Amino acid sequence: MNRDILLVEDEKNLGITLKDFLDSKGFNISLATTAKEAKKVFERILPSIVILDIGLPDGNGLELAKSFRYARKDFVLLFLTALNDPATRLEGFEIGAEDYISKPFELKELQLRLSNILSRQDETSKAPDEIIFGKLSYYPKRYEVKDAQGKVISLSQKEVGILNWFLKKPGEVISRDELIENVWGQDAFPSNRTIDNFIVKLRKWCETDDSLRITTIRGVGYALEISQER
Amino acid sequence: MNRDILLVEDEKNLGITLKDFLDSKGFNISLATTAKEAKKVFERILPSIVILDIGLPDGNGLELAKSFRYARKDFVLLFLTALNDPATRLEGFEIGAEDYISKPFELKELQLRLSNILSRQDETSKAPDEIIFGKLSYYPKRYEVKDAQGKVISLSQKEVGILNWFLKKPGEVISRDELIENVWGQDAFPSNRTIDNFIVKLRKWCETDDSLRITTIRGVGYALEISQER
DNA sequence: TCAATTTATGACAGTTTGGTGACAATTAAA
DNA sequence: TTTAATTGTCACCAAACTGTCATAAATTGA
Repeated sequence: MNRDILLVEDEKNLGITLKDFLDSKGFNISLATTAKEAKKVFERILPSIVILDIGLPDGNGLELAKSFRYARKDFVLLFLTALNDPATRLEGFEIGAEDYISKPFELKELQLRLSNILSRQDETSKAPDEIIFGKLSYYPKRYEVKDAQGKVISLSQKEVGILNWFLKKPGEVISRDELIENVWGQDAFPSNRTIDNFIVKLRKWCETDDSLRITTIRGVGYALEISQER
Repeated sequence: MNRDILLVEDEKNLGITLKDFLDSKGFNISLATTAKEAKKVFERILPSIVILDIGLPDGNGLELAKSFRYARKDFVLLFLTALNDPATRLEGFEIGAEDYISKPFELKELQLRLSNILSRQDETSKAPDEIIFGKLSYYPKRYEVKDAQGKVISLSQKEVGILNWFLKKPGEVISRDELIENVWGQDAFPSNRTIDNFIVKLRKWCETDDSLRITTIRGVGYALEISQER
């Protein structure tokens, strides 16, 4: 995860002031003054944080936020607004706004929030490099598994998500719904067949090691069993 | 805390569709089609969740919600609405609406949200990892029992349900009807033979340990006896 | 842009659970 | 002891669930 920040602020003076200040505090800020520009920059730098002024001239800030959110989930959205209108705030939260900052605000306050967010993200990215289960090694950060024969298999996003969830609760039965909620998120509803297919894939390389097994509990879910035998 | 849900929806078709679907997913749904009816049902079943269509014909949905909330605080309110009007939503949040679902919505989405809410309220999700009775170990989250010889036996859905119920009241006599109600739910009517069969299965591995016994009380039910002898 | 990969879904076949009736065994009551 | 009711056992079945596959759609990368 990078530490780049996208600042979208149409009022040039304020924008530049903010950028200068935050630059001086060691943040990597890119400034955009229009929605159009913002989109371009967003795609280029893939920021970890987007600070967005709601009252943009060309196109509503909320719309812009939605389009960002549609494109990616893994950034923090921070609204900068003079409005204290609760309804707007509400909409913002639905898109997944982390927080609001109402103008006028202290520069110091903004600085603190930003470094807070970044440190939290660092925290979460402190996943271990290697997880060993059975004879397999799993490298979450590299999206790879080394199977019992030492063959390296690269995993897709969903595969990693599912494997993570199984390893969080080894042995426990996990329902399809639980996977849907935690791997897909709340706005995707894959069919049972979809889940099954991923289970098939997991099984394929899990079961190169016979101390590992993914059991099916009919009508309930699946469990990753790690037996202790030698 | 019970797991009953009150659904208030004036559009009969939609109401029945929803009820049927959620019934089939194992929720206990009561459907009311008018505000008046809803109030009655509310008082009778004391639901844990109320799903409320805002656009009711007789009396505003929000008013109804307020009266519910006035009567009790310990239920989750879920608004079902075509309106995307932030102001209404806001009012809803003030009354303590947990969430909104905007029509049109996915049935699956509703299902997931409900099970989420219930599991948050539910103490049983804090089930222990291991329950020891006699020489046996029971792992509820794994759907497994280790018998007196140390052999691991995996259990089916119903087997787990029944075992849970027996362990909740060790030594007490449990009637077939009690099992049916609590393991099968209110709209399943298995025959006596069905229950017998499950008792047979329980006995099969319970009685690998002779301090455990499932006694039959003719005309009444069964009891799981755990004697303290060595 | 096109190709490759990943994700999603429907059809269909294979399995299992849970359910049932027949009949034997057991218990309680008369 | 006889009888009636209840329970145990068994064989078997159907519905429900899962596995597999072919294929489509979406996303990503070149």
